[in-house]
Amino acid sequence: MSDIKIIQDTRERILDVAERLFMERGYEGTSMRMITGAAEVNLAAVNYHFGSKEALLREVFRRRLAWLNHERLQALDELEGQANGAPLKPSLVLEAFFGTLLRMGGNESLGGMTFLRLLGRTLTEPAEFIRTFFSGEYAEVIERYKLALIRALPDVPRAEIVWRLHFMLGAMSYAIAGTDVLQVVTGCELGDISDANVDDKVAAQRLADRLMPFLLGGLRAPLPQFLDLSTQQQDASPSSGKRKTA
Amino acid sequence: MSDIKIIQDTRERILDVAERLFMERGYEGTSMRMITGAAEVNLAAVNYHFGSKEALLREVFRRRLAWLNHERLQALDELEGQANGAPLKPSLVLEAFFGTLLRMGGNESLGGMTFLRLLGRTLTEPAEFIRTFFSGEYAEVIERYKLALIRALPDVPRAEIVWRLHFMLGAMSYAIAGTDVLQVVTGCELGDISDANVDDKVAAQRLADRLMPFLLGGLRAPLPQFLDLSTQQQDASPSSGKRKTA
DNA sequence: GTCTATATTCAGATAGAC
DNA sequence: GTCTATCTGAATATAGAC
Repeated sequence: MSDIKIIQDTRERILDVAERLFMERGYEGTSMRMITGAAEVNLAAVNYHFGSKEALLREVFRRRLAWLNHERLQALDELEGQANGAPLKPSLVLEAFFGTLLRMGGNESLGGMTFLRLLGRTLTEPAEFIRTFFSGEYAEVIERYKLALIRALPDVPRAEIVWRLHFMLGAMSYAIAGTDVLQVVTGCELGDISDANVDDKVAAQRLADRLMPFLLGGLRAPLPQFLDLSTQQQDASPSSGKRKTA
Repeated sequence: MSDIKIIQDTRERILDVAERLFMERGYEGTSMRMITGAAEVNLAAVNYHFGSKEALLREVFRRRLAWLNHERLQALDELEGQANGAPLKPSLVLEAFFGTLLRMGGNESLGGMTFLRLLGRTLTEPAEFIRTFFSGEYAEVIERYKLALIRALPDVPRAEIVWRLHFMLGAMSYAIAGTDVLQVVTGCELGDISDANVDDKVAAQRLADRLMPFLLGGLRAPLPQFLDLSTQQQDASPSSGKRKTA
């Protein structure tokens, strides 16, 4: 066993353990001692390999987001290539964006559900350096998908699409993070996804099957009638709602 | 000025400042010294008035959730009274549940947008005592609304309704908390709600106008076709989707 | 690369005077 | 009720031997 092997083992072991602990206890709630203890490495190893706890968190995400960003951009490239300049169907855009992420949840070597939960939860961490980091990591992909959605829904105002993109990100993040949070809060069992005996692949697929229709329904809902605050008309079939253009 | 007045001032000032700081920096990211410093009270005052930092957080929420829970139950009682035993329209159930919360955001004396953001953000805090606390505070209200939705959507399987309730809670929480988080992450401006010059009342109303149609669209989306994983059919009119009953 | 030992800072909490 | 002063523990980070 060469020295190189051992180095990588230590680095990887720290990243794997940190990923899990940050998911379970949050960034501030996880100490270096917990990480090095669980990873069975020396306390000083984190600072040697990563420089600081902040840098460790960034690296935990970087190794996963590199794949995710690339995959998401490639998926969109392929769709746009096939469409030959025509606007894409909203469902295909959502499938490329959210489906790609959810497939990570079914792949252990990409972090599985642990990483998905970590991602969903960390997006709400208030620490400044975390927001700055995500801002940089996400910018390009979000911009590309935002433009694709604007083209896909030409009769929906830009601002409304941006809002709904936020709503969708929220629903997804909670759906993922909430797998072991919201159940406690709401007292509602979700079955499958919370069952430790069901592997990540099945859980991720079930989540995708349930989440995608919800997101698409929300994205394509009739626009708000700002002058008529009664919401009763929205009980009519969604497809019967007229899209306002302003 | 009586002693009683001073006591209450101190207590209230601590609660107000803690509410804001927990919102801005999270529970673990806020120290007692930050709170007492900003509230201009002595460090020992928190432990004197509340007993511990954990108890302080619980009290910050209790004073707001007491009103919210009561209002939500009353709104549902009224709807069910008017309906005379008939199932409620989904839009009315959502309006009672989410509209009540969003109206808090427009009322400074109920915490305004600060409390709404705190609530949305705190639901994802991983600390055990926080989950336990919310579980107890939310149980009754969630159960009532869950049953109302199950009656309101008789052709949607129970499990699906529970999932979609989670999705809606997530979309709402992020929409609120994300007011100053997701904008940074996505780099997308949301206008109104992020403009410090727009008061809470306007921001809360605009958020409600945009969020409610999205939630209703998601709640009423066609059910997933578990045996057919192609999602393209979902571009068809939502009302044309068949509801599976199992 | 890994380890021990430690520097430094900061956290929550409390004792006891006023 | 409020204050000062302090206890106790834990946090991140690093210096320096191996």
